[in-house]
Amino acid sequence: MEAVAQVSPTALNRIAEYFKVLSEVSRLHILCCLRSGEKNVTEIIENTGLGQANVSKHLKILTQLGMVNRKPQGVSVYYEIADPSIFKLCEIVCDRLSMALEAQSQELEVFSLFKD
Amino acid sequence: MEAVAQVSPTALNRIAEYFKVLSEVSRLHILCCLRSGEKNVTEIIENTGLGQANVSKHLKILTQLGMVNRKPQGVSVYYEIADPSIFKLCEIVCDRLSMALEAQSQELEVFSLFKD
DNA sequence: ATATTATACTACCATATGGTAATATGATGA
DNA sequence: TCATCATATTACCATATGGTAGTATAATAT
Repeated sequence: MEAVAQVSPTALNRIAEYFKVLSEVSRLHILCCLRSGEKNVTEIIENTGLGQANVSKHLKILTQLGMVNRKPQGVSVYYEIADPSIFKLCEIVCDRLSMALEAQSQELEVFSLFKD
Repeated sequence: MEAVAQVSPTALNRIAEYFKVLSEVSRLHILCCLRSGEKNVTEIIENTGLGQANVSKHLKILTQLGMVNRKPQGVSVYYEIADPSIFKLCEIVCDRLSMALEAQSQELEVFSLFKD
């Protein structure tokens, strides 16, 4: 039998690409550090503890996907969150993860009945 | 200056891990095909056109992260969506992407003023 | 018991990607 | 113009990962 083409491959690609940007700890760290307001690259480096080249690389990726805005200002360059829906996404994931953790801890509680 | 540790590294890792699972076209495809209801592996293979070993590999990843449930039933194994919030995430991303596309097409429209 | 069917697992390869050192670019001030 | 500082780019390495062929396992039917 043939594969059923019910989903647009390009749409899936776009979505996957978006999630991929959010699937790296360093990039999430940068986004988190920008949550409190725009910062220049030096500040981001200090805040995250990441290497300069590394931060620059990630900022380029984040900019290209429209998640942050790039704002040159004199000798330095400021970045700001362009897409606040990022945090809505993180919130949903966090909720889900904490629910999973809670369920897990309840299981552990059940297990603890067998102690002593 | 030292890096400011304001974000829990393990929390960021968990979130990144979650997004990483959603950042692959094949896995998104599998999840989409399960949206209409539980399916066994053979059906998933037919539906997505992916290779058997590949599907099996991805289903394991999806199961381990609690996104799908594994239900052996006789000789075959059925999988179902365990975490519907996945689609909420996709919806938000899709909204965002279509907004970006719309903005882009408006730009194009502006450009079209210069044609002829 | 054996054959058959469905699913999972194990190398293995090719590619993609994060991190970093070194260098380039670009703006500002002396 | 030249020195300095901030940011970007390039080249490179090590690792991670998707895909697949081949094999193993497990359940059912004959």
